[in-house]
Amino acid sequence: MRQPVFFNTLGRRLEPLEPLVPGQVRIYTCGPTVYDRAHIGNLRTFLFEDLLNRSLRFMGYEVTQVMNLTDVDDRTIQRSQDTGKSLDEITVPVTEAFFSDLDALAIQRADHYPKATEHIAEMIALIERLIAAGYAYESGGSIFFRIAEDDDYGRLSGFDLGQVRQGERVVSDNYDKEDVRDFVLWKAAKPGEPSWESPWGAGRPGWHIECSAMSMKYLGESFDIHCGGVDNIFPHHENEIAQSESATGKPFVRTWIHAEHLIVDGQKMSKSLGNFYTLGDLIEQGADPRAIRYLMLSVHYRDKLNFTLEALEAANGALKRLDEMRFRLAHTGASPGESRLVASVEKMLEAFETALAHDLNVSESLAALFGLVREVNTAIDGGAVVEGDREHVMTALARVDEVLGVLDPEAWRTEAESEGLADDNIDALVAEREQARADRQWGRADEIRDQLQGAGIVLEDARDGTRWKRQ
RNA sequence: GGCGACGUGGCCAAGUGGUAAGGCAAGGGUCUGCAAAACCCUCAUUCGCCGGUUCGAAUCCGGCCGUCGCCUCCA
Repeated sequence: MRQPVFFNTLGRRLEPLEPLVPGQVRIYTCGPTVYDRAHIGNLRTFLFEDLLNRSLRFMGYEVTQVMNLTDVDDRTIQRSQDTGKSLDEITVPVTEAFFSDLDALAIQRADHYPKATEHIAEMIALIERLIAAGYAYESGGSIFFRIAEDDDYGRLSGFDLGQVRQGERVVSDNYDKEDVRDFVLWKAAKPGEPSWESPWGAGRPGWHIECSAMSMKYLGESFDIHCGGVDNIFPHHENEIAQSESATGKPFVRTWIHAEHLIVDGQKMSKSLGNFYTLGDLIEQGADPRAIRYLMLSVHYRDKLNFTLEALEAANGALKRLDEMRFRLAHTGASPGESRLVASVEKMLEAFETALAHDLNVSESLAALFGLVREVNTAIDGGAVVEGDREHVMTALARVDEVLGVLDPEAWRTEAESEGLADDNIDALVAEREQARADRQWGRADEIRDQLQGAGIVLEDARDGTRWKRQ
């Protein structure tokens, strides 16, 4: 089993993965706040996590992934009050849309999607442990974490809170805290807000405690990897560490991996700039989700991803090249003889995995793949494809697609695209045109070609006959 | 003010000490009844700038310039 290295935010360096249980990796990934549809920036992070899971499985690890659904927070409550809808009326449809976005991008499902509102008891229990140990205190019905008690607070983000500028957001926080740096674990209910009963009266959990409680419930008090967007490093993940380790006295997470943000046309995505997109927006504008997946996968997760129309076009072009190779290989004849491709395929697989194991260097994995594409193409042109080569290459493509999830065009074909002429009819027309060409009936041949083109069928007249493809 | 990231060909993007992967675009060629599609080839003496270390640096160190992120509930 390959031992990958990842960039651990805690320590800021590459480290080999050493799962607490050999061969098994437990991962917690911060999920969406389901008050509104996910934007493509959110999806980039989820796609990175999909890549991480798939890569680990590719290398032979057993992966357990948990992703929380934050279904109560300030924004959700605000939305509820603005619209007069209940929390559920807001979060249920958004959650459905979230899963449909995951499906559209071929993101594999996590093992658990715990909802905050269904784990209030676990959160209360964790808060009680913190109070009992002196790490938390009650004030006005709310509970706060006492940062002064946590001597290694700040080691993930590198922030020394004594040096941190005390911004307006802190000052304007109206809760009565011992220390402005303290963060809230439990919020006393305000009139009209949704609330749950607790030993301290009605209230609701703070955001940070949610992730600590749910990750521990499903993955244990110590686990291997915790992911999220870079913006979560401080304060969210810093606070998770503080709460969790103060409560359990054990190391919380061994490896923290954070995904950089996506920007659009060189600028931070924001509604005021008009460059704020959901997946649905892009699909409406004609973007292919398959190309979106390819594009987001092809840029390293720790680099900012500049999402542009041009980049999406390049992704389309790259996919086309891959499709063509597969298409040509499927239609080429094989002759008996010694295969030259077997060694190339093995080399590609080896390079592909090595690159992934090095902090998910997909660019390099893809380079290995394209190296094989050229060799296969050259073999096809030279008539050097032998028996068994096709299966060998196809098997290897299926293998790397366990990670990439973009190589099989059939898997991405929508119903609309599958409609139209049936394959048999197309085959018959192509055969008729072949006959017309043999008879030098150019008029009839071109007529058929135009007819098929009108139906979205492209013909390729190659040396060993005509082949066709859709679109 | 504090902490951090990044700057490689027209665009995107690998490469963290040994002499610049890959994709898109572009140019040339091949195939073809004509086309189309496709394939093949070519395409950075150079890695923001200036110094330094080294036999050797895009890679390490120092400085400068530029872009960007976080700094209490934004993936």
